[in-house]
Amino acid sequence: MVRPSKKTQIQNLQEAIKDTAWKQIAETGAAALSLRAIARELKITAPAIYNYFPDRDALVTALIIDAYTSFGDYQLIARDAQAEDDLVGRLKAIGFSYRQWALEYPQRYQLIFGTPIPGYQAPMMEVLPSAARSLSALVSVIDELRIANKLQAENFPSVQPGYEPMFDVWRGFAGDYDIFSLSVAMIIWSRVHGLVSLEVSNNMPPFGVDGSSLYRYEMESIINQFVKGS
Amino acid sequence: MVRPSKKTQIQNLQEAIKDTAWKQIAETGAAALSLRAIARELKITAPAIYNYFPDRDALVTALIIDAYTSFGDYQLIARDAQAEDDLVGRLKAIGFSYRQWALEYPQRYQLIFGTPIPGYQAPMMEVLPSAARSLSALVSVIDELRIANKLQAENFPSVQPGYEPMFDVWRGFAGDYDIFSLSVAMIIWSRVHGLVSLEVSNNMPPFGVDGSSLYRYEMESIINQFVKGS
DNA sequence: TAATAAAATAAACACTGTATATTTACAGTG
DNA sequence: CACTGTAAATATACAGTGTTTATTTTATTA
Repeated sequence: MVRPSKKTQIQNLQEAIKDTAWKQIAETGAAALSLRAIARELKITAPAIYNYFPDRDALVTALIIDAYTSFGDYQLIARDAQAEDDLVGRLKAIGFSYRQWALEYPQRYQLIFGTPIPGYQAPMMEVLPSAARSLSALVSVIDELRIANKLQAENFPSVQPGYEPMFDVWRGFAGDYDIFSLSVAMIIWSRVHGLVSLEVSNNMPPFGVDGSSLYRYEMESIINQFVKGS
Repeated sequence: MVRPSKKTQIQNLQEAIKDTAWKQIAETGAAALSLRAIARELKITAPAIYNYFPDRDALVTALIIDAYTSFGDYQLIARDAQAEDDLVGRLKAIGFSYRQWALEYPQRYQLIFGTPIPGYQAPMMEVLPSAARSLSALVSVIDELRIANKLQAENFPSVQPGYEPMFDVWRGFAGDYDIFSLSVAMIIWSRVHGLVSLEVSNNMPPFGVDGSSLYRYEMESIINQFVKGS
């Protein structure tokens, strides 16, 4: 017998906990996330949180899934703002929205791609749906380039066998794309991610070329390398 | 008045603390670093550590400097193992040693380039010498390519003005190279770093192309893009 | 209304980094 | 040698953390 409706002061405590967590992450960084601090702000006691999340890691996982969803929305909206047949335009839009999201939500970016929580390792099976979806914008465009015979990736290493079941799971969340397109998307993603992660984590020297110019240059060379006749 | 020689059981406690810290980082990860655990293992009390490091962050900074030094040694040794005039060979050697070091010391890699310590931000001025030196292997080869007129980087964005003093400081530790070479090195570094960081932090899907093949492909395309006539 | 089950709290445990006061042990000097 | 000043260790304590257990409150349902 579940107790369906409650008349407590905080209507949806599960969501309120996550909201407060995001607020504190935005203020003090993901590393300083504290259950007791969340409880204090919500004027409840810390163990009450355990009615909604079995432990701190479960809360972090829920936050990561939300972050991936927000990130995926961003990517898909950027893609769909460009004409369906303008594949290069879509590629650019996805690329710029990547950096834009990271700079707008550096803490969420760090939460997903950094390792700011002591001892936390994201459970792949739980995170996969939202993570796969967030990459699907890029993969879809690469796959359309491939279908249109505009994808330039000679000498690209071959896919290692034996992971078909796993890939099918991934496809269930991201869409029915070729695994070759996913591999090419991965290496493009690593380039974008390399630059952005250095920028977000302040590991770029504060001299030389500025971040956004460097990013534009990198986007151009990605397109030059992977899109035929550009 | 310094008390020079001691007959305590632990001769060089400062080094012993760092050694124990590395040992624990290797065992349980950088995030789980604990002064009290270090003290326990050394059979001293936790506040004793404060005689050698003003606080935990200072210890972390010392560890990061050591890690950068180890990383820089790796890079320079890899470079110097190739003939001085074989610039492409040197570039490749540096690139492969980057991934090799990261996979051999994933915890050190995370300590430097991730953000595993809650609330810790590396003090740039203290870390700069070893960090600049660790990048100098790559920058030196790029600069030699530039001097030999073999560096291919048309349309590369121009350097932003106003940071000359800062760059001079950097040069003091890394060597007398052109700032243009540094900028190109940065973007090459970001590509290598993008792939390796995804691999080390387990953020690459366990299907598709395997890490080392992908890395080889990326190295080849870096050389194709930036080295004239290759 | 009484029974039941869910959700909150209270209290405690084992940790953490760090500050303060105190003790111990050594180096230099009379 | 004894004395003294200081460096380095300890003892103790404080405020914070995640988490567990037992207890109480509260809301729903029979």
